[in-house]
Formats: sequence, C-alpha cells, structure tokens
Amino acid sequence: MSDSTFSLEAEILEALRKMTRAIDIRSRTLLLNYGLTAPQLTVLRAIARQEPVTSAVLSSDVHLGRPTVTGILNRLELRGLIQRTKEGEDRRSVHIRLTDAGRQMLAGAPSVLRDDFQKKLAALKDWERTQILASLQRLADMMDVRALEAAEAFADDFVQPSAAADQFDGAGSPPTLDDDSVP
Amino acid sequence: MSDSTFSLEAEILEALRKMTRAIDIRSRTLLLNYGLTAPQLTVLRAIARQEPVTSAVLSSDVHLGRPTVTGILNRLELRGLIQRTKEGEDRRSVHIRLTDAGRQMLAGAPSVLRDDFQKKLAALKDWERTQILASLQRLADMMDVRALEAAEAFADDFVQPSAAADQFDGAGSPPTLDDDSVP
DNA sequence: GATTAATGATTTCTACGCAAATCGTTTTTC
DNA sequence: GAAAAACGATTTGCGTAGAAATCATTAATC
Repeated sequence: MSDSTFSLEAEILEALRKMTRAIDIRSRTLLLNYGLTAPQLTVLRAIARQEPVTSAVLSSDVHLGRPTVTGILNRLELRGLIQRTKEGEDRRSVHIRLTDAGRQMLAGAPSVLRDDFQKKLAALKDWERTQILASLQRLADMMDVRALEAAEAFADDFVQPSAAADQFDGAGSPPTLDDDSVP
Repeated sequence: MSDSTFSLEAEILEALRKMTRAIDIRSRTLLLNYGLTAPQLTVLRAIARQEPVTSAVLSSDVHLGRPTVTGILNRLELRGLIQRTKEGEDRRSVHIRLTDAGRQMLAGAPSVLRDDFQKKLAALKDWERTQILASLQRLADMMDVRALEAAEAFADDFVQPSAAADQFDGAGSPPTLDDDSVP
C-alpha cells in the first residue's frame, strides 16, 4: 500500500466526515424549526413513495439498519405521523402508512440540505453537476456492502434476483470478511 | 427549485448515506477484530500527529463536536491508550498525550476502510482518482459549515452582505477540475 | 480587588446507528 | 402434525453525534 494511496484514503474520509457533520448539524436545525430530523424526514418520504410498506423494505430503501429504522418509526408514530398495523395474511409483517398529519407534515417539508447549498449546486454548470454526482456514486458503489454481499451470494449459490433483495440479514451471518490481522 | 435539482439532492444524499453506512459497518468489524472503532482510531491518529494537543484542536481537526470528542477520549483513556493532564499554565486546558500502549496500538493499526475497497481504489487510473477526490472535496466545501461561517464572519466585518457572497475560487480551494472530459 | 465576563472542557439530553439476542409467527421437514 | 428451521420485527447493549447547560479557571471591568 503506497503512501499516496494511504493519504488518499485519509482525504476521502475527511471529506466524508465534513459532509456528514454538515448534515448532522442541519438535522438539528430541522428538528428545531420544523419538528423532524433529517433521517425522520427521509424515512417519512420513503413511506410516502410506496405505502403501505414494511420496515424491511424501508431499511434497504434508505440504507439504514433494521433496528435504526424501528427507532425512527417509533418516534414518527409517537408524533402521530405514521400508523403501524398487522392486518395482512402474514401477521409477522407490519404495514406502515402515513396518517393525515403525516401527509400534511410532508406537504410543508423543507429540503434536507441548506438553501445556500442548493443555490451553490444550482450555480454549477451541467457537466459539473453530472461529474460530481457520477464520482460520488462511483465511490459509493465501491464501498457499498450490500453490492458486495449480493455479488458474493450470487456467486455462491444461484439465488432468485427478486428473493435476494433483502435476504441477507437473518440466518448464518454473512461471510466474516476478515482480512485484518491484529497484534 | 427545479425537479432536477431536487432529485440531484436526493441522489447525493443516498450516495452519502451508502458510504456512511459502509464505514459504520466497517467500524464494528474494526472494534471486534482490532479493539477500536473508526472514530477512535481517527482521533488516536490525530493525537499522534501533534501531541500534546487539546480537545478543542482535536475537535476541529477531525470535524467532530466537542462533546463527541470528549466521549471518544473517555473510552481511549479507559483503555489506557491516552493520558489527560492539566500541567500547563492555563489550568483549564487539558493536554492529551499517547501512552506507550497507545503508540503500540497505532503501530499495528489496520486501515479504516476495507482492503477490498483499497484495492478497487488502487485499480483506478490516476486521473480517475484525482477526479473523484476533487469532486468529493468540492462538494464537501460547498456543504462545510465552518467555511460558511468563516465567510459570513468575513463578510460581516468588511463588506456589505450582497456584494461578495458569490464567487471565490479561493486560496485553499481544491483544483477546479477543468478540461477533463469524461468517457 | 471583588464582581463580571469569557473560555476550555465536561455533563446532560435526545437521537441516530449497528450487532446480537429475542419474540411471535409462518414454513419446512420428518 | 409436531419439532425444527426460517423469517419479520423489536429489544438490548454499546458507541457515536450535536445543542444547551454546567463547572472550573482565567481575563476584563469597575
């Protein structure tokens, strides 16, 4: 591993931390001024897109762990913005829907990112936006665990694409991806 | 706010969430196999770079809030990897140093990102790495709260708000990815 | 020179965020 | 058709993560 590669990692991590922090801080402002945090707003929007929906689908949709989604749903339900029912045939799955209050909340929802960021984004040239997004997505794909696991699962045994969507949580824990030897 | 801008925000947020999640998951693996989480390792490295150091400096160095750094330092101290003393003139500031155990820990430290990601990164062409990093840093600068606040403070002190708000291709800015044409 | 203001760090509070364990409910297997 | 396996969701445990309040110490003000 060359020095340049090492410092590249450090610079990538620093840029990511900056952005994550910016979003976290913005999230506090959202909670104060609007009543929902960024993750809550993101999950609420995901529900609106495809209600009724299960927490497993939401989890893979917003790229959050199942327990994390459960916590966010608890807060949304407590505020009366969503509704959880077990009406279907399979009484294990929970069907999540927006309430009217939830729909109203979404109607007046602000942007997750700050307005001045949006402005800066809009001020870019088309090809710049395209290039930035492409770079970001390429990096994300390189890191994404889901893609890796899916590929491995596919290689290991032939799984139906539709069934493979969110099947890597339960059972015998994914391959232990350990390449770190430690003193 | 155009539709395209709006979906651009959503795609940016999704890519960021993917990467943050990948790092969080990796962090668990690190804790299990190596004994430190990603933030702990990052802070420990920052201490090594400039000991003795105060928590305020660390905070701005790793882009984490002061309370967050305090918590991480507590865990590092509990594991005997660092030492906090109040020896200086100003008895408010705490001087943070590595212990021998901390130095040894760092000596055998793994990379924060997974090896297979590093491999993928190394497999890229030079101009691809450059472009990805430049895009990432440009986006980070556009979001960065610190930079915004600094700019605002500067504007308040010296200039009327409307005048200089727009364009600065400033000193520390990353290279402006100019004549790269993307395949 | 005592009160007040400012400063460095921590504490308190709420909200993520993930892994492993757990609970209730199907589905499989024999 | 009962035991076992699988599955969806939640709970538990630990570690971030930031704002506001607090504590201890130093600087500023009168």
